[in-house]
Amino acid sequence: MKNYLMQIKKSRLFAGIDAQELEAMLGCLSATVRHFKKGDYIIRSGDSVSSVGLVISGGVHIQREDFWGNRTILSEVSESGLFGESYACAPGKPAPINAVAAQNSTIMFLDVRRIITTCPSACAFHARLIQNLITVLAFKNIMLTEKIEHISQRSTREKLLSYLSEQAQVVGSSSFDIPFNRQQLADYLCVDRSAMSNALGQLRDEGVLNFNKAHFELL
Amino acid sequence: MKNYLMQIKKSRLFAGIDAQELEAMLGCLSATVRHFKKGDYIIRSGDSVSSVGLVISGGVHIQREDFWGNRTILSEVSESGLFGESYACAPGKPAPINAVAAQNSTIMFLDVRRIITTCPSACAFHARLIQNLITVLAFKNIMLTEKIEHISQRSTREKLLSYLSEQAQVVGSSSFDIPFNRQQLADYLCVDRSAMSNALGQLRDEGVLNFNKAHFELL
DNA sequence: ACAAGTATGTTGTAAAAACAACATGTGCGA
DNA sequence: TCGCACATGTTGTTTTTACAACATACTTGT
Repeated sequence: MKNYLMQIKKSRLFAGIDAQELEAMLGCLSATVRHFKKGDYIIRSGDSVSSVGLVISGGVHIQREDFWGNRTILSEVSESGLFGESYACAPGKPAPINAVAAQNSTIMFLDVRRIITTCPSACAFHARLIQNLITVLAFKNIMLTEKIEHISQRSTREKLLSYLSEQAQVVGSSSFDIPFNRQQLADYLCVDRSAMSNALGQLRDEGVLNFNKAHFELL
Repeated sequence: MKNYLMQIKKSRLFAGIDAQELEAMLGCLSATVRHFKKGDYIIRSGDSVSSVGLVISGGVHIQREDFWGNRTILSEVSESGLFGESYACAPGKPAPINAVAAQNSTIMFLDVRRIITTCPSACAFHARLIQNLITVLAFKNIMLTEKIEHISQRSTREKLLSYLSEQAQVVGSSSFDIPFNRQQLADYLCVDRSAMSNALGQLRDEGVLNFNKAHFELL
């Protein structure tokens, strides 16, 4: 376990917990580590998940298979990333997704019941751990809600305005940079890149906004 | 506070906690109750929220105001419902939304720090409370993720198939009922009702599925 | 059984998006 | 500086959607 402390420490789940404490906690949480070969299934659709996965090395693809067997990659989890936390924290809800090792990977599993149930004995940092878990879930929640707000809009134009308006509000200025290039923005908003480019040009022509590369200004 | 126990007990946050314990806990959590007139702001965009709101009576609209001042209602919270939990659990993230009393309302506020920080003294049920909070966040997370999967699809047809395929999988059968009427389904999938009706008819003609009212069968 | 209201399906039209193919621009390394 | 790779913008065509208006169930209350 010692070898993995570096990666574990970087995880948001263990934020604010110092290295010494960390090692003790991992024992207390009865963390287990397993290795997976590229292509191995870590979680199978239908599994009842009770553990959070933490990627120590390698990477994981979260994928879904629909009724007709078509697979889609929903997200990619890289080093120090978490996966399965929602299902592990939602008792009685079998995971509807597969987690597959995208490369040879080392994964640490933490039983959520161990995290939630405070050991009344030691673990000064246990409260912090619970707090971190809650924070992780809450932030994810916020991100998802925001995305839904944007892609709920009917037209590309409205999706853009929804996204850009929100970005302006978070930085508190009508002038800001976005963390996406055009293709990434189009993917995020679930629209066609060229159609989006069109909509952007149109908005500029109408004097609603200005932009240059990743820099935008609302007018 | 006693008068409100009925509504409070129904909240998912207090699931599995018996009535006697409940009253003691509310004191320990220093729950506060406030009344709002219809139209009053409960949370204002930009506020740093540290409390979860629990609707004891009345109802709350969660609304957003964009850069140009256009308001949209994002969700409605009714009796025994929670709101603000994501922002209360995400430290340092000011709420980007307004919570407005939709009617004259009575709201109980619970400081999340009090919930998260286990009182080492009493409160046998405190662990359960924390667990409930985590469960609430996790389930919401799952719901949001599922919705994003569906509305990420480019065409109405694909959105329908994504949704229906998932429903079939959760019940484990190709034959199932959905909890929406057509208009509600269209709203959920963020598409036009009549266009959706068309797509459904087309899918039936192609022999992909059958339906009758809210009953569907995938083929 | 009837009427009124609601839900669902259908059709035609105008607007918008997806798609493809290409033009221009920008940055980077040889 | 040149050329290459990649990002962005542009254009035209096809497909899809939104919208509106209407037809046909189906429900509910009287």
